[in-house]
Amino acid sequence: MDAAAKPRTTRIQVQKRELILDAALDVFSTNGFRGSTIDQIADAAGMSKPNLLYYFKSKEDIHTTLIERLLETWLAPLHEIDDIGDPMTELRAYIRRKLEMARDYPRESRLFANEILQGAPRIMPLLEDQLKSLVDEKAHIIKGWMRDGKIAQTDPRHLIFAIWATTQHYADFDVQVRAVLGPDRGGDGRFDDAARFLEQLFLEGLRP
Amino acid sequence: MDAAAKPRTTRIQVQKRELILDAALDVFSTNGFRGSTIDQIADAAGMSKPNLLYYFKSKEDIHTTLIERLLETWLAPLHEIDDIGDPMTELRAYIRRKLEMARDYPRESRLFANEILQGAPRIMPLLEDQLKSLVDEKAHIIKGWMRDGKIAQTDPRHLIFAIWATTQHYADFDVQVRAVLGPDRGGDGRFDDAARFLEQLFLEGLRP
DNA sequence: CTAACGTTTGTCCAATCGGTCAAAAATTGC
DNA sequence: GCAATTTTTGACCGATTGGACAAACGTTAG
Repeated sequence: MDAAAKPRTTRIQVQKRELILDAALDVFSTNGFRGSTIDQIADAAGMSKPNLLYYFKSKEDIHTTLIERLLETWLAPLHEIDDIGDPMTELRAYIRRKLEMARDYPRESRLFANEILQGAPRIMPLLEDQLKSLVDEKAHIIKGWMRDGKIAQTDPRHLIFAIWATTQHYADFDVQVRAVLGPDRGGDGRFDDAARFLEQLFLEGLRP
Repeated sequence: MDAAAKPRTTRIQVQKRELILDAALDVFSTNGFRGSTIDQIADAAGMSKPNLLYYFKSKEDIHTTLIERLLETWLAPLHEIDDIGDPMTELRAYIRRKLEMARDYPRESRLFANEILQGAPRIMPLLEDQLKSLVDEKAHIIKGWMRDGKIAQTDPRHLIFAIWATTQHYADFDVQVRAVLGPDRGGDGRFDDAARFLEQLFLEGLRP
């Protein structure tokens, strides 16, 4: 009577899939897609390769799942921007949230960077639809702030790019940042220094 | 009498090596090191794989040569900063030069980004010695400007990071930038818009 | 012409890759 | 307990990879 396949989902299946995705995030974010092997991921997840392929049908399947899940949380801070609050406060909060994400989820940032760097072969449609319309919407809000004289007149889209670039830099180029700062300021304090600097740069730079 | 191997360098050797390096820059910058194959590079250079290996002894040899050569030209704009000119003019010129490099040498930028993203396994020593001391030197100059009240007081190293991040973003994340801007402003004009925005952001943001 | 040298390629190899398969082991429902 | 089902793995396969090698080709100097 039920022609459709039953949606079997054991508790153990959910756990193992989660375990694999976490291991894969480690491997993919440091080696890129083509630079990563199923064996590496299986090793990191503490299981054999055929066992891993029992939960995901291919290497690309893991990667796709990871990227799709990532995009939601990655754009959450941008979603939170709205035009009811004070513009400067909103922008400061956005910059802070983005920097916190670079600090707390560097693997996700690098996975995303790897994908974009190589021409976004697997998420190009998402960028053109989902991301573009989201940026369009928020750019419209920011443009409104500029018209009201709340912040300086500039290109809102390039402002968003600049916030992305400066915050994600601390995740994607982490080794370079630490190498340049040296052992003294390359420790845990670098994110506090970055937060202070970025707030000053953007808030002073956007003062109407 | 001459115990050392003779420094054979035919004119054709120089040409072919240059041809290979250019092809390799194409391939490496879009696929990363592990994602690129010698066959791809040989194809792009219009020769057979054994022929390519006659000029470079391994895949890593090509990559190393490319990276070392890149680092010189890549840091040239930073080298040019000195403390004899007007601080604001110097900074504006530096930002403009870096943005021009992102526009004219996106392959080099992506090659560098790929290397750093994956933990800089092949150039870590260069970052800790060459790059660090260069940044230290320029940070000292900038600090001097701040003490003289020529520009606002901030962390000079994070200022340099911000300039790197925002300018290189237009090379490394090019597909995302174009996807978000759409066909209208995603064309050739995007670098002019970026230049206008970045000048305003940094110059206003750093006004003493 | 020919010997010497630089250049090019077809062929081959061992290692690694993504993925399959059948059979063993563990778990679950009764 | 036992049978059905889910989970795990060793062994294997074809394709691709980086690289070696010797033979062929081209060029030049005498």
